[in-house]
Amino acid sequence: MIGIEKGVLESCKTLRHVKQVHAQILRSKVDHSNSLLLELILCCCTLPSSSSLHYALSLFTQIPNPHTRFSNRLFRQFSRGPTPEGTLLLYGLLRRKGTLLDRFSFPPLLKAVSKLSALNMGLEVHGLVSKLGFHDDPFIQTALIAMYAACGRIMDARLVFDKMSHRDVVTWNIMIDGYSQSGHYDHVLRLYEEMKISGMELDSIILCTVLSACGHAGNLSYGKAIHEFIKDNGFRVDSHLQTALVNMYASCGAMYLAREVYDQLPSKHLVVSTAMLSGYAKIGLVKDARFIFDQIVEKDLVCWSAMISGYAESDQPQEALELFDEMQRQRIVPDQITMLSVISACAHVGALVKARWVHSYADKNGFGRALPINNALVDMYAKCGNLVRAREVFENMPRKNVISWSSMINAFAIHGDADSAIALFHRMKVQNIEPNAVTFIGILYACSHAGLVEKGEKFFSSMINDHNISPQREHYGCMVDLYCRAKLLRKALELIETMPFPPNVIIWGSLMSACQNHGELELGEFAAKRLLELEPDHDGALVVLSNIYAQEKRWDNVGLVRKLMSHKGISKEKACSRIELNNEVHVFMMADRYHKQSNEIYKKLDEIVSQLKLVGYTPSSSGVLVDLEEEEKKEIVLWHSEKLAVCYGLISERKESSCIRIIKNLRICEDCHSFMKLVSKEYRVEIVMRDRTRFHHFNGGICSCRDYW
DNA sequence: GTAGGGTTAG
Repeated sequence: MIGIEKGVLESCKTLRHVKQVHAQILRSKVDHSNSLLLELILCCCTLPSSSSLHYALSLFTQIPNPHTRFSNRLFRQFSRGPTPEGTLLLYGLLRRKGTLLDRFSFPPLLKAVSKLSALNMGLEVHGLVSKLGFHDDPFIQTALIAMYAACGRIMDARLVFDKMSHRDVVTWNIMIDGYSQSGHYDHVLRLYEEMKISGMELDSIILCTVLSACGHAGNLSYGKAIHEFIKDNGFRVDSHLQTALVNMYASCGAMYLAREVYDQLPSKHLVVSTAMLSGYAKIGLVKDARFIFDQIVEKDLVCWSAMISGYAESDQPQEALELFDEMQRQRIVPDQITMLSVISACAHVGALVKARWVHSYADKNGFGRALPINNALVDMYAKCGNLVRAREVFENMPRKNVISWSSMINAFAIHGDADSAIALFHRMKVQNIEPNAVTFIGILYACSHAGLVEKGEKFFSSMINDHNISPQREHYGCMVDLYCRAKLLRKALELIETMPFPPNVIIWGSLMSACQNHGELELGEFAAKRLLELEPDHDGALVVLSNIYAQEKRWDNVGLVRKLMSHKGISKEKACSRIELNNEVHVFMMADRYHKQSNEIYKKLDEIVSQLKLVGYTPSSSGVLVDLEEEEKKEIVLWHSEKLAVCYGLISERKESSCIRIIKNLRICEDCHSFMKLVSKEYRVEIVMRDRTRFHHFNGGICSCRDYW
């Protein structure tokens, strides 16, 4: 053998190696069969780069009359390897040359199509299968089912499945898994039952598939039944099946049952621990999730991602971002799923500096063109208060879908720019993008926050009549809010009473705050009481109720509510404002003295108040509804956390022309709103403030919300 | 000469 050992080929790990061996073959000038070249090509298909792929194909074309058997081997090698597109390129090559394919060619070809979700190619191949009369071959039929399932065409998969005369347990599993992947969990169970009736023997793989579907569907009782079945029939439970059981219980939120199985495992391997971790995170027990996470010795990307999204989804975005930093330090490379969690965490935090960093990180690491990433970035910039950047990302997107348009419309909406939101909606329609239910939530929100009652009503009916979208509770919520903000409280109540959903906490809350703002005490009391029926410990409702009683001087009732609150340990959510300066986040609570520059901050506050009083500012305590003396109320209002934050912003060094960005957890009060407007004018500074529901841009004495919020 | 199926992040 010309001095080239077989082992040399197997040790070819790079294209360079392959080329060296190829040169050796050519140099040896030994009259040999193509067998060595064939081995070299096969070896080339296992390398991950596209240049190796093309090298393999170019070597292949040098073979004068390749045997179909060899092409089939190449098909298989490519379809199993890291560059399945090689299969399809080879297919094209052979078709152009008119080389015949046999029935052994199709399973690997279809596998490559599945891996690439290349539906059009799959359809073409299916056509060829029929033309060549291979449609009865069970190997090919099974591959076709897998192909259609992978391409999201579950009905077509089922058509092939139904036509089969012989199915084995693998065929059933592929079909059932296809239903599971496409979210048709009812079909999973139906087909599984059918399979049992047909007398097909079950194995542990099929049980894994069905358990996984139970987990996704949250079908605990069916999952339990399968667990019983496994025990009763003495099934051997391997590590996959253990994980599937733990995961099923964990996904259904039954952590005590998941724990039971988990605790019995002799070794807690990575995958099963990740399943436990996600289960805890999902029900909000993030600390338990973190405990498991910390015990995992060799962490992979999936478990890092699970923990990061666990934090992000449990309203602990700061922790999500910190963990992402830690992941960076450990040199774990994120994928798109991780990035989406991170971007969403950033949006929650609202930290613009971090947002910019995450964006450039995503760009640098090759996520910049992905549609879901760009959609998330639009949302992130909007929620971080930078509408300009949100728009920039949106306009530069190579492709946009309905989510992109909806995100941008919502971005304008939360920034109070209803005109732009509506204009964008029309642009979207011109481009033939059909709006969906989420799009309308953005549009209705925009109308509600801008006081556009008639327009809102028009959009609402157009949604139903022109777009055939039946309004969900959220849409009714927006409409109730629209009327509430416009002081049409009776109309709001009427809608609440006639809508086809029972009102929820959010809807009663909307009416309640509006009543408080507009001094409608009687209706406000009614709304607060309805809200408390649904959520007896709702801090906001109790506070409003006690304030309403205080305004009406019904002190006995005030006392009752207060007593109830202290008895149950309920207190009003403490107001807090964050300001981001020079890469640091500073947090202020009301009347906070913790900041190291506290003295200077309060000095600045005094200075600003005297300055603003000269231009007509009088602290207004109307928003402070506790039974204090008038003077005390005025003091309190001056110590609101956002005022402290803005003072800190003013005494700190900021880059020329950069604005002050503040994020507040509650709604901004009337007095702070006038204060911010005046500061923006007198101190020539732009202030962007995110409160509980929206943004206020203060500039030159005016707020973008036009004092309507 | 055949092959195809399983668990974890969203």
